[in-house]
Amino acid sequence: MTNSVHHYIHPDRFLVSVDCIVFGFHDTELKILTFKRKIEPQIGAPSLLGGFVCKEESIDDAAKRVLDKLTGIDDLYMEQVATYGDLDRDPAGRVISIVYFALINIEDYDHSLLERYDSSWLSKEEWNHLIFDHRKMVEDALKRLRKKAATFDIGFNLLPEKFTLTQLQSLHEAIYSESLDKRNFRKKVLSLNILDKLEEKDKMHSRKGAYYYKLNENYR
Amino acid sequence: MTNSVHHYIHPDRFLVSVDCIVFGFHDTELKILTFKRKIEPQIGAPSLLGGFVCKEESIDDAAKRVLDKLTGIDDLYMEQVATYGDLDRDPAGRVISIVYFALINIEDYDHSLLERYDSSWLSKEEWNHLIFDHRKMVEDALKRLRKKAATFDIGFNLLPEKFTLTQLQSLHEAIYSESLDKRNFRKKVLSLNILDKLEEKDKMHSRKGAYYYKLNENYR
DNA sequence: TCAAAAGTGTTCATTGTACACCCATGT
DNA sequence: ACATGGGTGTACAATGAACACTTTTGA
Repeated sequence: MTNSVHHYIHPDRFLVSVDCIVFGFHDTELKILTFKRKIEPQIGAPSLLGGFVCKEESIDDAAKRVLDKLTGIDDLYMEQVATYGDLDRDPAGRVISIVYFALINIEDYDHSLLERYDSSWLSKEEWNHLIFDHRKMVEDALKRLRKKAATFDIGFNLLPEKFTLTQLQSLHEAIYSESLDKRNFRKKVLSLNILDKLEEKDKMHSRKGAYYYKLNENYR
Repeated sequence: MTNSVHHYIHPDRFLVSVDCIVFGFHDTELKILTFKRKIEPQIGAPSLLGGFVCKEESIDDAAKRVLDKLTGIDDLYMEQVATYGDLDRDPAGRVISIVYFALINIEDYDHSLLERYDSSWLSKEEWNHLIFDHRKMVEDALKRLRKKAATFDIGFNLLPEKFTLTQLQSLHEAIYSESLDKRNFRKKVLSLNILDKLEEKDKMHSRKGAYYYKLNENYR
């Protein structure tokens, strides 16, 4: 901001928050981490993880701080989505909110934190219970995730380091809410040459066992 | 922001600005509207149009206000790009800036405003003279414009209502900084069935004359 | 008559899509 | 032996990319 065009000589100051959408993948379902709202209105309804931005931190750092505190994970994948600044978006007062989404491997998540913060993993059908404009935020974030996952730019952060092609396909089916053809999916993802096939097999989910893959170093 | 996680009981407040990237297309070149900075440091260097957000307006409205004032156009195409909030992004002090880009038909622009606001249309080679993080903002906005123009989702706002296919192609060449095959381009755009061919011809740019097209009502 | 821009089709390569059966193994 | 999930290939359609000549007309 440099060549100011504003109504007042002394510009207004605002509360600025970050709201974070934490995506996780478990058991063929795409989920988001939410908190139970503690105050009226809509007490008890699920809301996103949020926190106010502080003077001495960048907004990216604020998002990292909130995410670290509430997930216990400090190296997660994080991306800014958009900023929401309508006058009445929060009934408690004017707050401008910058939304981030994060992808975590749900196995890395310490589930004891669920009680500590009174949080829970919401599956898609429940997302419409989110308060205020949080539903819209999640919609927008999901659109972004879908666009990027289509080209396999991101998404691997939702899986363990070693994963089977079945898991990867199942993740994509969860992201797009539609089922995909197994042969076409495998052909496509393998043709990208971004996966390394391991010797090791996953014997947990089938008798035959499925080969583990991991993302090639160059695409980490 | 609801379940606050912050360091202080009394959260900090911030100056929040909108910075606007106004794209225009003239004479086979993609340009942006910029202002000459009036204060040190970097006095005289080009900067984006900006303004502080006020209490009684949404951030979208703030962007509209700035754009209307500085272009004289009130129904332009506008889209939020991203928010920039590093501590030292503006040497004058901490300002969180939400960036928008707008597309205007440069013919609608009142060029007397150039003097009034000491502004100018910068072509691509000059974009790297922009102050601070404004160069990065423009890069990010251009990426978005390119993605959307590829599918002809937007871009027509940069042209007059009636335009020739040559103009449209030349616009795309300017957006992507590369030349395109005439036959393939026309085949593709016409196959989308979003254009109506008019009777009228543009006789300004060739002896033979090129048919005008306009965007079909349904895709306005 | 000629210079300058408008307009037009075909071939080939690549990519996406539909579709069904055998394999390995633990119980 | 059988149930369960793992793994594989082919044919066709759609899309994208390369490529050159004729048309119109004002000067």
